[in-house]
Amino acid sequence: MGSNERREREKQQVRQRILEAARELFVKQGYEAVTMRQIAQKIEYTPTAIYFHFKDKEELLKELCGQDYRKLAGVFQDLGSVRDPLQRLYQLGLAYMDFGLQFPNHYRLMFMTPRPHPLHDEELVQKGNPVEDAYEFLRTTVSECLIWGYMRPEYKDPELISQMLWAAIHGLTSLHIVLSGDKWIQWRPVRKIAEAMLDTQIRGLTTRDAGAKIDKSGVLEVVAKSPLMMKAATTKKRSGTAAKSTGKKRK
Amino acid sequence: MGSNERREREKQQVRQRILEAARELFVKQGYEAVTMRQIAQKIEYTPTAIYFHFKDKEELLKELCGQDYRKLAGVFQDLGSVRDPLQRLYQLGLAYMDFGLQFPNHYRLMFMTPRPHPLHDEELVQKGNPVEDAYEFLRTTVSECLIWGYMRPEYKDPELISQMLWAAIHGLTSLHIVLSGDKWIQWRPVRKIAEAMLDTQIRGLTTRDAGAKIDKSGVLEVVAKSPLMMKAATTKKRSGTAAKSTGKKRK
DNA sequence: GTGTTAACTTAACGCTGTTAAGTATTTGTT
DNA sequence: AACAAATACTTAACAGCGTTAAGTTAACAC
Repeated sequence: MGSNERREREKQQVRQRILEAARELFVKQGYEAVTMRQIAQKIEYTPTAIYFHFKDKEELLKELCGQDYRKLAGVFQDLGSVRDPLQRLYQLGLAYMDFGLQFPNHYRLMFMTPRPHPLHDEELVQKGNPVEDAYEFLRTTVSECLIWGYMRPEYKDPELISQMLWAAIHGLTSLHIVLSGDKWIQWRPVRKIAEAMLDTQIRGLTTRDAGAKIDKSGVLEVVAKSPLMMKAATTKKRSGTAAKSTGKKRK
Repeated sequence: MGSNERREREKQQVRQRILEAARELFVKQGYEAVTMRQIAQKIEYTPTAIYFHFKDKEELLKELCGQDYRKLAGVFQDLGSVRDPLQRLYQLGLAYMDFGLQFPNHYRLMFMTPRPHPLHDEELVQKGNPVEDAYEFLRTTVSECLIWGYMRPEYKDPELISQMLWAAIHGLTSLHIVLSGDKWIQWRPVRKIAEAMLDTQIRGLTTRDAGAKIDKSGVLEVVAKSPLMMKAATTKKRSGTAAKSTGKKRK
């Protein structure tokens, strides 16, 4: 009776080996190109053995996606420690793109595949959907930027700003997943494009007093000049010049 | 001997019927889900008959994409009449998105379907590729913006700027094609997001002297303040102040 | 009329995801 | 210890896929 545990343990071990093999192959060749027989061969089992652990090929991908969803949520969670919302916004964009390029197949399934069956079936709906969580994290950050007074007065709707920023970085990510091999376009380093994009968007969004610039180490340095910005600027570099502000107000 | 023409004509007719059937099915079910046997059945031929007209399944997709690329290039061509490059850039973005949202399935085939093998092999290389054409139109416009002195000095690479702008508007377009029905996100009107995005990007890209703003009628109004901007501002509104330009040169 | 070519069809190959049925091995019950 | 049941697989096979080799039929050239 007692060795049920060992049986279960061994089963989970095989299950894990299947997932690892599948992940490695999916990442290398893409979901469609990978065959069940390939996966089976890699773990030295028969193809049918996989079906004892997973319903079908798609469930393999779903399980792996679930892992990555949680991973993305984790990455976002870590960015919670970045105090300054504008800096956080920037890091958020880079982290999102990194995630997409690291797991292009999972990213494809998440955001590039028109779903016949809506994005969330039933189970995932209830217990805090990760996609929604990630979006909410973005929206919260944008809202904070508004509260901190970073944004130009014509930008008021955090939802619209969030969607705009998400769309932009998603575009770069997805375009590179699909067309990065296209030799007709002399692609610039995707990281450079992302940095330019975030830089441009943030400059376009923020007031002139709160210009944002990236220094060489890749850290966003928020240059705050208006009185409202004072506490904002003192997150990382506690600069002595902060108190010197003239307190000028626009309009 | 004379009826060779008719033979050729009939062949092209069948070829066209294959393409139409393939397009309809690709659009409805997506490239991977469509089988050669389905296409054949639709035109009441044997699956093998298709292979007399096309090398393989992928060539079907390539041909259809080519058609759409040319269509997009046509839309872009019409924008050649807009003199001011900054204004043209803005209109370009909106036209691109409109095209994508009007023909979402075509757009999917063009920019959202991961290609098994790189986009263009050899034949399409020679006769001015349409994707390249559309992209080149964008790049040319960006280059003109640089020449006209619109851009901030830190932006110098038209390739990078073009890729950034393309990615951003593509992201909005593709995200809406895939997720506009998602109830988890309270989508703002996509046109509003596009306008905000272009507005933001252009403001972030340009010098303070050449701020760009959109008036209520949706027409981009270039606000030129620096001497260099004088002629730029006179595209639609022929203002009498144009001749006053001092003709100062930058750098 | 004969031979050639064009435009197909029939049949088949090797591959795919998946399943039904069989086989040991381990487990729980008597 | 004996026996049934469940577990964790394997073997064999199915239907369907993209694609090809070989055969067929009709239209053409001479």
